[in-house]
Amino acid sequence: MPTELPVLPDLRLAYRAPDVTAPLAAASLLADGTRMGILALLRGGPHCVCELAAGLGARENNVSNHLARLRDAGLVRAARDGADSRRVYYERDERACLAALLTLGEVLR
Amino acid sequence: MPTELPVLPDLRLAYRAPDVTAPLAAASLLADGTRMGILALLRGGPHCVCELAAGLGARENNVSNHLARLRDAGLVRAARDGADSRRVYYERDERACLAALLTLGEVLR
DNA sequence: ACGTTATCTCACAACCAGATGAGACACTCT
DNA sequence: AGAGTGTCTCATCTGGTTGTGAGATAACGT
Repeated sequence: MPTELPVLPDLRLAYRAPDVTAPLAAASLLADGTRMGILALLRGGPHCVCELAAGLGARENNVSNHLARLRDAGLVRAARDGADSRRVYYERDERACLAALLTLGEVLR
Repeated sequence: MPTELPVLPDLRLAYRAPDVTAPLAAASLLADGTRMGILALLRGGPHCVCELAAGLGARENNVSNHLARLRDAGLVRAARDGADSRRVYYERDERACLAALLTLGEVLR
């Protein structure tokens, strides 16, 4: 009688799909020109929404939307300006940005 | 007469949208579960398409498509097997993967 | 008080990237 | 030769994401 269950006879794979949810979330957040541009601009210090929008050539509500996603992910922080309380200045959370980079390093080595 | 061109009076931004094409391409490539899973699986050594597909629970033609994108980007290399010339074994290009990580580091520091 | 500015939120439309299925090709095995 | 395997390519469909517009809120300047 033949051997039973001859499924995938000599495939050198342990069926374990690696868990990449964390680095995938980081990459998905960065995989947008506006969001990456925001992070790049914020390397030069805090900026308000209208400054970022002007620098990127995008609309303010659009930038605000992307800032919300970055804020939810913890990569940026928001703080109202003392002088003009209408403006919201955003700054990078350097520790979170480094953590995202390290997470990506888990896959890219 | 009023001052001319009072555009964006005191916005501390030099209008320069930073060039993020390289890190954006890297992030876009990684922003997919199948592609990131492939890169993660290949950390354990070379694998053929069917092994990767089995490990990820994806169809082989789908995995082949994603491998083509990773190959075009230079992150993986393909080599036919000597024993069974139908199988194509893929392996990571560690130098290119490190370069991608460094490119992302330009934005995430 | 009024008009303006800065930001946010939400609903809708448009678009892009991924999944799918069919087909083609080359190779292996019997 | 014929059946089956492994991989690739391409066209089409679909789902999710982005951009957009309108509206709301709060604060500033006059």
